[in-house]
Amino acid sequence: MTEYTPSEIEARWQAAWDKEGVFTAVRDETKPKYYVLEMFPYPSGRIHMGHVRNYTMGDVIARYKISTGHNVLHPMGWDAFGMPAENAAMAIGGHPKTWTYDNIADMRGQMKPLGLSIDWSREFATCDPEYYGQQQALFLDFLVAGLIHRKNASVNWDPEDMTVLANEQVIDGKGWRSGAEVEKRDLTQWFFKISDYADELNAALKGLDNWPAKVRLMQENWIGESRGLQFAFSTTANAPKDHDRIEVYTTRPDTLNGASFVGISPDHPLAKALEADNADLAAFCAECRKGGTTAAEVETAEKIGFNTGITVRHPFDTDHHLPVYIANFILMDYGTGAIFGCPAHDVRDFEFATKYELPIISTFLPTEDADPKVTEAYVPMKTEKVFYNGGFAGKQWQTGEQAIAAAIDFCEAKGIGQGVTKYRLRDWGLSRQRYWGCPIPVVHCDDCGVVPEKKENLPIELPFDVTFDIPGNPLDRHPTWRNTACPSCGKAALRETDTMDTFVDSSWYFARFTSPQADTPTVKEDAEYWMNVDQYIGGIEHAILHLLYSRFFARAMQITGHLPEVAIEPFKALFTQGMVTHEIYETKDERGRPVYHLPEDVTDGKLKDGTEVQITPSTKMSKSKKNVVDPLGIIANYGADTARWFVLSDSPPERDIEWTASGAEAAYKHLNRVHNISTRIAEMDKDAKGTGDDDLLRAMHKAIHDVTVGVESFGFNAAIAKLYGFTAVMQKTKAGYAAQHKAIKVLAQLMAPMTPHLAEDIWATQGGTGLATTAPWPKADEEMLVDDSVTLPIQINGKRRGEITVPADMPKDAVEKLALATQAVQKALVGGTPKKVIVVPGRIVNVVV
RNA sequence: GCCCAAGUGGCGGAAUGGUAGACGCGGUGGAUUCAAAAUCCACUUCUGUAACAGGAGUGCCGGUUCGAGUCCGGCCUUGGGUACCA
Repeated sequence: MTEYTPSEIEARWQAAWDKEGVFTAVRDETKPKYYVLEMFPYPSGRIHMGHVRNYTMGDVIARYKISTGHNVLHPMGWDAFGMPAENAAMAIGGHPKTWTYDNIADMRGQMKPLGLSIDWSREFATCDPEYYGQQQALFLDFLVAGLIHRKNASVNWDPEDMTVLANEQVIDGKGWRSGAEVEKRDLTQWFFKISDYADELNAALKGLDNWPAKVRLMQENWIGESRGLQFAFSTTANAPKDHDRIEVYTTRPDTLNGASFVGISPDHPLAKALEADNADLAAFCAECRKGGTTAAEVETAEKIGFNTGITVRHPFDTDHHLPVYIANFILMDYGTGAIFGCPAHDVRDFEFATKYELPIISTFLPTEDADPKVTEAYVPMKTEKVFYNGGFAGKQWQTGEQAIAAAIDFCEAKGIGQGVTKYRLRDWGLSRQRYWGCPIPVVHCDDCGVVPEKKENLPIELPFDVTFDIPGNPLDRHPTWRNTACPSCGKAALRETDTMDTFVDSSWYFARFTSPQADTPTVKEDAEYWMNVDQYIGGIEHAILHLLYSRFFARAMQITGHLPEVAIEPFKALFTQGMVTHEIYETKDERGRPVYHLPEDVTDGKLKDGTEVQITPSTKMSKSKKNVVDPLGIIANYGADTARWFVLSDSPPERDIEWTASGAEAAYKHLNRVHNISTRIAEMDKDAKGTGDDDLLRAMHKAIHDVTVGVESFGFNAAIAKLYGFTAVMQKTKAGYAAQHKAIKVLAQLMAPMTPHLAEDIWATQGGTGLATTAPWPKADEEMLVDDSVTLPIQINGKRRGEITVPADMPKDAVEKLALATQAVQKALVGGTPKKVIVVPGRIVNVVV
């Protein structure tokens, strides 16, 4: 009996696939194409279990599609720009470029042994000038098409290091290196006009039938379409010049009678105008600018306000004046940056009104006789009918939705305001004040202003001679790189030193894979043939930003002629896998800042030198937290097939898994078992007859059916459970050679997407034609799937009390008769008659007594 | 804070509204062996029983249904996202 030696088998078959070029994708109009893509990795340096899980899933799909006759495109690349490379340069010296390309080489070396069906000839990294140069070309085309503009936006500013910080670099409101209190600061930045497409991006979600409903819902909420009223309060005499009106937007115009104050953002033009000659007010605005820019930070900060002393007239009653407050919870970039507060029906306004002793006026009540004095904000669902006591529009009893519509109609008729649809989605700021990214291809000229670079000058390459010893963007302090000639007038000018958000890089790489070496961003024929991505697979953490940005980019690329109309929604089907999580091990350095440790350096909660680590419960594996596990050990010890089988078998793909080391051994044992069965069959007498051929073949057809369903529905763990079952049948069977030989070949094929090397080995041992990889997928015989008889449970009042075995095609009334005659039912009936009998054919019998 | 998920044996998990716990891990017992490893077989939710029988049970509280892990309402806990982590 030959032994199962994965290292030998795997190397041999990988060489065979390479030699045949089975994974090299070539356009072939005679075959249906299938584009399967896993979200490409950030080259952190080592692959981790999350990668193995992600790529193995994609590989199962890709290999299954190859065997069902598709022309498969399955590429791989590197999301190679980003902060960790700069952080590494700062922490350990070296250059981001060397660090990144070394990491890519390491990770490619770690991925190749997995035997993935990847077309490596299409590989690229986003930090290749050949890639980001094309991205700069896209930028210029988008600029011409009016898809990009410049405006102010606030960033996290570290006043000690004099640098912009990423949200991740702000810890408890302080800069991660300096420890200084972070503040918000306005910068002029480049933006993609994604908000112009809010309506369309929202509407098109409905067509994404093969996306998870939760992702569509998250995107819908993120885009945040709302219908409301926009109108202006007129200010009374004491307002500064040019501020005789304050525009507000409200989604609850039905509560206008409950307005007790007007709130404006600290960044509102009126607030800025007042700051000039009111020191207290300016101090308050400065206070509001403390802290970071994240929504979570802004929303959870204590709600504070400042009475400007200005008042406005209520639109319905101009003698009724409302105070104007500056409030820290009002965002300038949503709506108009100003609101009216209705404390009776908004939790936040209630809190604010209580704090500043403002009136709380109910406009609707749960019942007609309810006390209008409220002790907490009354916020029923908009679909709930309530009693409007101070109603000015619509019926007294109506739902919030009806009242809002009536209020808008009323205000429009009176000329007070207009009903408008607004979106929460903001424009996408793409400027980053960092080195390791795609340079924004524009030039600042004293005479011509901001001038786009000429396309023939692309790529604008990053200079290599930079240092990271001082915080901030090295491009800013580079002695020569900035100096250039104005593309318009030719005079000396300065390059833009901001680089692009790395989300830009990942917003079109899927399109680039269709013609990765082209000297234009895409090539028409290739894009038309390969787009869209038929199956996209990646982490749920990308549900909103990456996927929304990519949807926007596909539209922008279509407008600028880089993608066909059909690619407007680039991902036909999406599967979001769960994350691989792990505990975090943390110690503190001498300044009290956190230092993270790899799991391999921690034993029993201690470092090698005996220092105790603080353990934080499992979260997403991340390079910065160092809670990553190395799959290479498993591959080295048991082979790639074991690693692949194991990551697929243990958990449903969409769920997070906490990595534990046990279980890999079991996977290995199982593959050994299958190998041994194959060897045993190969050594059988070819004319051997046996018993139970039909049972074996029925089990085989069931396995074909179940595994096919499992693979097509991402039920990989369920498919593997069925394969365990079928293997157990094969282990015990006494069937003849012909049936067993047929069954083992089918087993090899069914396992091939998951354990391709072992499958090829068995296929060859059993004398299969060609490669198992390209052999046509087996088909289940429908007739072999139906059993002659079924066992039905009998319930009495919903509780299982017995069972009967009946022919599968027995009519309902006959089944009922048999069920009623059983001892269990007779005992429960005690001579009486049942109230009701439910017979679900093939399923269950329930007797109600 | 807000948006989206998840919660089932000792553990990972299975279950088109229809027998809760498939399959795997771990555990217990057995076969094989001089012995062990490996392999194979059986049992393994809790409670209860000599064995049956019976009872309880899918985070918590309530509801819909002949029937709920699954659907609805309200909570709790954990995870993801929250626009400069990728």
